[in-house]
Amino acid sequence: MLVAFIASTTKSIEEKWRKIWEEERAYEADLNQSKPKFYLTVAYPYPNSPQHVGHGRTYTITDIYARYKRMRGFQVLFPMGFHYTGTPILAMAKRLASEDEELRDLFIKIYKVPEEVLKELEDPFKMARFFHEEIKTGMKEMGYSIDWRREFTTVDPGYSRFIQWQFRKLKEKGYIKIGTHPVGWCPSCGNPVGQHDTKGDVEPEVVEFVAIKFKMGDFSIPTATLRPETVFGVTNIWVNPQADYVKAIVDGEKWIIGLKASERLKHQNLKMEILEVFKGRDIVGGNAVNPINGQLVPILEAKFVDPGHATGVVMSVPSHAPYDYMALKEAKEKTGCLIEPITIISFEGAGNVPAADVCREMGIESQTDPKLEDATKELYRRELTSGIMLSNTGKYSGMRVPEARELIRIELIEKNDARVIYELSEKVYCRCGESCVVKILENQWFIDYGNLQWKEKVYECLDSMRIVPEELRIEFKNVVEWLRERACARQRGLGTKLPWDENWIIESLSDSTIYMAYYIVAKYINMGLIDPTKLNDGFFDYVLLGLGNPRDVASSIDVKTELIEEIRREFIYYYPLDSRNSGRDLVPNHLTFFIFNHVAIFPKELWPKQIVINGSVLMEGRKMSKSLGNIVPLREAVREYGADALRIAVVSTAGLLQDANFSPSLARTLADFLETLRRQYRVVATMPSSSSKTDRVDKWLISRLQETVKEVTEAFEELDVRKAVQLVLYQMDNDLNWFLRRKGCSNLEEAFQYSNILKKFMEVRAKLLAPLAPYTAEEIWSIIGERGLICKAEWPQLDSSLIDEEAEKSEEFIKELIEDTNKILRVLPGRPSRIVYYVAATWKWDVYREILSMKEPDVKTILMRLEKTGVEVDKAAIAKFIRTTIDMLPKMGRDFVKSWVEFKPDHEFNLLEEAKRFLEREFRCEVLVYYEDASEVYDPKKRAVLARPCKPAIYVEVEK
RNA sequence: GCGGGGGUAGCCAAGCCUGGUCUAAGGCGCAGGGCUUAGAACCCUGUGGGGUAGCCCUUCGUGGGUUCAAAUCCCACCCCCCGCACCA
Repeated sequence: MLVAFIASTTKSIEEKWRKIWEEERAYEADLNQSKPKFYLTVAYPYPNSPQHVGHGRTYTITDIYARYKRMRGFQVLFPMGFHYTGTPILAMAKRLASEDEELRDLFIKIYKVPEEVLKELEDPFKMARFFHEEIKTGMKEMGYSIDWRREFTTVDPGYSRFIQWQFRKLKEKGYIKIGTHPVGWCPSCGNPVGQHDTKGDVEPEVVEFVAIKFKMGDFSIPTATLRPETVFGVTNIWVNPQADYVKAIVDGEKWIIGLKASERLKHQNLKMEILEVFKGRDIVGGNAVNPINGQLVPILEAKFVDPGHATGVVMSVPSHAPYDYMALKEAKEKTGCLIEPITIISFEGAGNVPAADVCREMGIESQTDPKLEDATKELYRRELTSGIMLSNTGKYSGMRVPEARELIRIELIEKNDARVIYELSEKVYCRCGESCVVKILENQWFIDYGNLQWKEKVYECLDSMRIVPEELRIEFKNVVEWLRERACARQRGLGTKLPWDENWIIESLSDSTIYMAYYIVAKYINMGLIDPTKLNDGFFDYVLLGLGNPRDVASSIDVKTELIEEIRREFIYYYPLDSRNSGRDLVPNHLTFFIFNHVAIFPKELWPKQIVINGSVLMEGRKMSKSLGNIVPLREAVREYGADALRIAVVSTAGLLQDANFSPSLARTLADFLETLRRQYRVVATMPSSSSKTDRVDKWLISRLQETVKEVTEAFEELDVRKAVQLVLYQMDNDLNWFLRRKGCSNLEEAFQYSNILKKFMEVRAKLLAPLAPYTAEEIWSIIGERGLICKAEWPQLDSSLIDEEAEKSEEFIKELIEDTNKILRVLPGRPSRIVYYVAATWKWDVYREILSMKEPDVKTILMRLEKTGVEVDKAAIAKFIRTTIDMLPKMGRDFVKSWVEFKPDHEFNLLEEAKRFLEREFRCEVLVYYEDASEVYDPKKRAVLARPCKPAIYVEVEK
C-alpha cells in the first residue's frame, strides 16, 4: 500500500512538472546573442522497437550534461530526431506480415503492443512511426530537456534534400568511388542479406579464398584455400566421391568443380557453361600438377569435402591441416597408398608433422570428428603467429607465415595459377529458407575513407577535439588509420536515393554523419516557414556554408530573404557542435564517420569540438537481449521506479566508459531515497527562521558545502556523473547526518533552531541535484518556496571565503578521536563508565613542528633546539619521543598532522572541552579532558604520557 | 591474429596517470545496537584473521623486478569482455 502511494505521488509530481516545462517552453532554444551557446547532440534512435533501460544511459548522461550547462548560463540546444534509414524496420515489418510467432510474442509480451495495432505495423512506415512515438513519449517521461520543435525523421523530404546535397558535395570533392563488392545474398529473394534477414540472426561473413588451379590436362582444378602458403606441402587433392562434379568453361577456362559450387559461384560474376556432370569418384585416381612446383599429385577421395563449399575441391596438406591428415591416414589404411605428409612450416615446439601432433593431443580419431574444427583453428593460430617457412619452400624459406602467405598469393594470381573467390565463413540461411551465397555487386558506390589527404584533416580535427574519456582518443586514431572505402548505398531499405543513381538508397551509417546541422533547418520547416520539397543545393550552400547570394536562394525556394538570413545566423550561432554524445559501440563507425564528413564538408571553424562516450548497460550482470528475455522497457521502468530514480540508476553504477549494471533493487532504493529527500525538504520548509550564532559545526557544514560544490562542478565538467551522484546523494547525506549528530539532534525535526544553516545547505543541494533528478529538484525547489524553475536557476557559486580549514580539521579530528576510542572499546570487556582524554604537552607539539619543518630530521638537532626553550622534562624521554616520532611520521597522515600542529595545544584542548557533552552522549558515560602536564591530572593507569599532538592519550574505565 | 577495455574484499564498484595518510571510498547484502506498540524508513557500530587499550599479521589475477615504501611504476604470463566493415 505504502509503495503504491509513493509511486502515485512520484507520478503526479512528474506529470505536474512535465506540464509546466512544456507551458514554459523551458527547453526551447533559439538564437540568443546575450548568452554563450552550448550545442550538444546524441545519436538519434532507430525506431524498430521501444527503448529499454540500456538506451536510457546515453540519453540520460547527455541530458544531465545539458541541464548542467544550462544552469551554468549557457544557451543550451539539445534536439532529437529519428533514424528511419535502412533495412531492419523493413525486415521486421515483413516478418510481422508473415505471422512470425516469435516476433509477435516479443511485440505483445515484452513491448506491450496492443494486438489490434499489430496488423498496422506490417507497413514499415507505420511501424517506424509507432515506435518513434513510443520512444519520444519515453524520452519526455524521462524528463529529457529536448527542444522538440526541431524533431525530424531521416525519410522526411527536407532531410533527403539535405543528404543529397551532402553526397553531391562528397562526390565533387572526389570522396565517392565506384567498384564491385562482395555481399551475403539470398538467390531466392534476390536481395543482399544482413543479420536481421537470416535464420538465427547470423551475420553473413564474407571470406576471401584463394582458388589454386591444379592442372589436369586441359582442365584446371581450382582448390580453394585460406592458406595459399601451404601449397608447397600439397600431397594430393581431395574430392567427395559421392558428390556431383562438373566440367565447365569458366571465364574461358576449363574447370573441374563441384556442381553445387558451380551454382553458387555463378553469383560471383563468373561466366559459367557446364559441359558435363559426373561423380567425384570418376576422377579419383587421376593426377594433377601443382602449379607452384610442377609436382604431380594424385586425386583421392575424402568424405569431409563439401561439394557446395567454395569450389568443392580441396588441396591436401596433411602436415598442416588436421582434416587432411586424418583423411590421408584413413586413405592409407584403406588403399595402402604410400603418400607421406610434407612439412613446410615449423614453429617453436612443433614436431615433424604438426597436424599429427594436434590430432594426437586432442584425441581425434577420424576425419568426421567435430573436434577437427578446433584442431584446425589451433594449428592455424600457432602457425600464423610463430610459423617460419622451411627450406623446401624455395625463395620463401625463412619467411614468417603471414608474409609468405601474402607473397605467394600474389605470385599465384599474377601467373594466373590462382584467383580470388568468396565464400561465407559459415552456412547461413535466409529467413525464406534458402541457403545464402556470396554475390559480387557491380557499380557499388563507396565513400573513400581510405583517402590519405582526407585522413590528414581527420587527424587534425581529432587533435583539436576534446575526447571524453581521453583513453578513447587512441582508439579513434586506430580506426581512422584502418578505415578503407566503405559501401555507402544499398539496393533496398528506407532512406534517401543516391542523387546521381536512383537505383541506390544511401545506407544508414552514411546518411547520419552531419545531421546535427539539419536540426537548425528542421525548426523552420516544422514551423511551416519553408516548403521542404523546394529545398535545393543553393539553400544548403548558403545556410550551412555561407556560399551564394541570399536573395537568389530565397527566391529560388519562394521565401523572404530575411528568413534565409535568419536561418544562417542561427546556424552560425549554434555551430560548431560543442558535444557529440554516444555509446561506445559507435566509435569505430558512426563517430569516426561523423568526423570524416564534418572535415570534408565544413570549414575548420565549424569542426566539432568534443565527443563523449559512455559504456553500455548490463541487466544484472548480463547483456540485455531478446533471447535472454531480460529486457526492461524504459517506459515500464519509469512507471516502476519513477524517472529520477531510473535516471540515477542507469548512470551511477559505473565509470563513464565502463559497462554499467542495471539493478532493480538499486532503482527501488533510489526511489525511496528521493522520497525521503522530499520529506526532508518539507520539514525544513516549515521551520521558522532562526538567528542562532554560528558555531564551529555550522561553519564546518557550510565549509563542506563549498567543497562539495567545487567537486560536483568538476565532476559534471568531466561528465563523471557517477561521482556527482555520490557526492550529492551520499556525501551530502553523510555531512548532514554528522551535523545533526554533533548538534545532538536525533532527527531533522529537532534541528529547527539551525534552520538558517539547513536552508542554505538544502538550497544548494537542490541545485546540485537538478541535472540528475530534474523532477525531484523542481519539486523540492518549490517546497522551500523558491520561485521560478530550478532548471533555469543559476548554478551555485563556490564562495571560498566560507571554506574554513580550522572547522574542517577540527571535525576530522573529532571523527578520528571517536574512531580511536571505539577501537579501544571494542576490545574492552564492558561498557565504559568514564573516558579521559589527555592533550599532549607543549614540548611535544614543538617536536612535531621541528620534525615537519626539517628535510632530514635528526634527534640531536631537535634536542638542542628544544633545550633553548627550556623544557623541564627528562632528556632521555624527549629523545625517545623524537626518535619514535621521526620513525612513525611517514606512516602518519602527514598533511593532516602538519596542518594540525599549526594550531596550538590550546586549540585541541578547547575543542575537546567543547565537544565534551557531545562525546558523553556518544559514549554514554562521563568524559574528562586534561593537559598531559597539568598539575592535577586524573591518570590512574599512567596513560597521559602516551599523548601526542593530534592524537590525545585515551584512558577508559569500564563498568564493574 | 590486430586493436581497445578490464581482472580490487560476500557482491557491485572507486583508487592506479601524480607510489607513502590504502585494510583500500561509496553502494548493496549481512550481523549487532538505537528509535518505535510493532514494522518500514532513518541513525550508529561491525563485516580478512587475531588481540582485555587506539595494536599486530595477511590481502588488490599470477610470477618476478625497481624502491626505505607498490593495488599504484617496470617486465613476463594467465583469464574475461568488446570491435574488425557495408550492420544499425
